[in-house]
Amino acid sequence: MHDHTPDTRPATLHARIRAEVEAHILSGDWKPGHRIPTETELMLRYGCSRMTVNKAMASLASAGLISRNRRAGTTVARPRLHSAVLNIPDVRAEIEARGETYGYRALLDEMRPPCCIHLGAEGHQMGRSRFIRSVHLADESPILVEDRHIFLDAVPAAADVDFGQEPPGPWLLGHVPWTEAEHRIAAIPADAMTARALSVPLGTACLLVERRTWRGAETLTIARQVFRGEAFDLTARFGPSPTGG
Amino acid sequence: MHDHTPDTRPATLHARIRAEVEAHILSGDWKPGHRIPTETELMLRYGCSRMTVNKAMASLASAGLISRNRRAGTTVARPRLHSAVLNIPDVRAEIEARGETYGYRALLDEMRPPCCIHLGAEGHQMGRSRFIRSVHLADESPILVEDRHIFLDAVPAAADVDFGQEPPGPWLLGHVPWTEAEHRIAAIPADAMTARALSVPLGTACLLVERRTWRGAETLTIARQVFRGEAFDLTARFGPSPTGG
DNA sequence: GCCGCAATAATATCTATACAATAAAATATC
DNA sequence: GATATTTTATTGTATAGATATTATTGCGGC
Repeated sequence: MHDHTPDTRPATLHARIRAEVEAHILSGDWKPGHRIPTETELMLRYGCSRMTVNKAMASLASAGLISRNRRAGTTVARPRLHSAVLNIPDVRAEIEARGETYGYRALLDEMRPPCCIHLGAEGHQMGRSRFIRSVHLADESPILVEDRHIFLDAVPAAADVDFGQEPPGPWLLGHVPWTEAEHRIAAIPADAMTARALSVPLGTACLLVERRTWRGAETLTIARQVFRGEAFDLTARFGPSPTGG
Repeated sequence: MHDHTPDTRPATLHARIRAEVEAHILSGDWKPGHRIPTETELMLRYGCSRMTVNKAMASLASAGLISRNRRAGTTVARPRLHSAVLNIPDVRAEIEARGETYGYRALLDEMRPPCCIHLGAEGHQMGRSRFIRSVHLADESPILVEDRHIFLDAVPAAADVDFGQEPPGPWLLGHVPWTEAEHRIAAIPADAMTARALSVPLGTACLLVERRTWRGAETLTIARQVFRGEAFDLTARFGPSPTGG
């Protein structure tokens, strides 16, 4: 009789070794600080070469599950820093996934001379920028108002794009390589402009996402997105090994 | 004459190969879809073995920067999914980092029979739990009110801990291994209980973080944290290769 | 006891090679 | 021309070594 149990075990040897060590750790069997068998021991146990064991362990180390030191050996890592992979999805995809029709409307689109941008409590001196204020709609009702600065010194191509039809976010993601970004997430009451743009009463709780993107030391763009509070939330789902090795 | 330029290049060969390919991608020199030299070509160019090149490329692939296919070769990956590593720091550390004194006060601590927990819009049938409502304070002023359920079937040790002094979050992180978690982040107006606990007017914009943690299929704990809107925000800072390979 | 030095145990990297898996391209067949 | 088959280019996995690096351990001398 055939064995129809779905074979969930990894197909390759190094993946299997990795999975088995990982299982010991996640089950609590091997607690933080626990000394893991040396590469030589595992090599003998699995009857494979040391390189294969090394590949498995290197992957666990890069996932932060174990900590490796020459001579001192390998131990289960101390509780890892509490971090999540936050998916900030394409607003359009998110809306369409809910079966609603996506809409986009640009409210303002202007060139701004070098000026001081306010971000949080601080002001920053920045170069010439294109400023676009837009609303994203789900079934004709506003979900999100976005203020975006694109710095033309860093992204000259953005000067010629028609952001009347296409939102700047996806265009930037698709055309401009970046090296670093920072998000700030907070809850704010709707101010007059926001309340009008989102058709909500003044003071309504809204979710603010401020995003700043760099290439090297150069700021590419700053986006300030205000979501209608009850209409949107961000979710982050994550396991102990974000990359999977 | 000695060369005192700080050698920032990676010390090992595979790290150097990785860094150089990565630089081509991040600089925009090699755009998405660009065909990257084959392992054999790189092996000749760097005068090393194919395994060394392979290690570099495998690391870039696992970071999502390139996409590899047998026979078809390696190409620069399409704009990666827009995800960030969100650090949801220790509330205590965060408060103390701002130079304020941290305080914790438990408001409620009771055993709950198996019941239906409401999370978002849905209800979930869950086992016996310990329920703790607490407030975290910065300089005596409330910052965060937390409702936490700990499911004793999954975490029996939690029955005997004194959560009157020690907040449940850090205890759980330090004692209970988990495999998966999910966050939901939203902005909500303060309801009556929250307004009282946080000493803010009814309807004040607050940041809600709902966190659910599993080990395997078993729910370990559910936390519902409401932050005083203007007092706290989450930040996420990230680059293109979260793990660094 | 304290310092320096050698021995040692562990990981880290690298090489050269072999074979497997896969998907594209080329070729043969109808 | 359409379909099946073979070839081939490319990555994926694994092996068995070699050498480098590094933190610990133990020892000798003072």
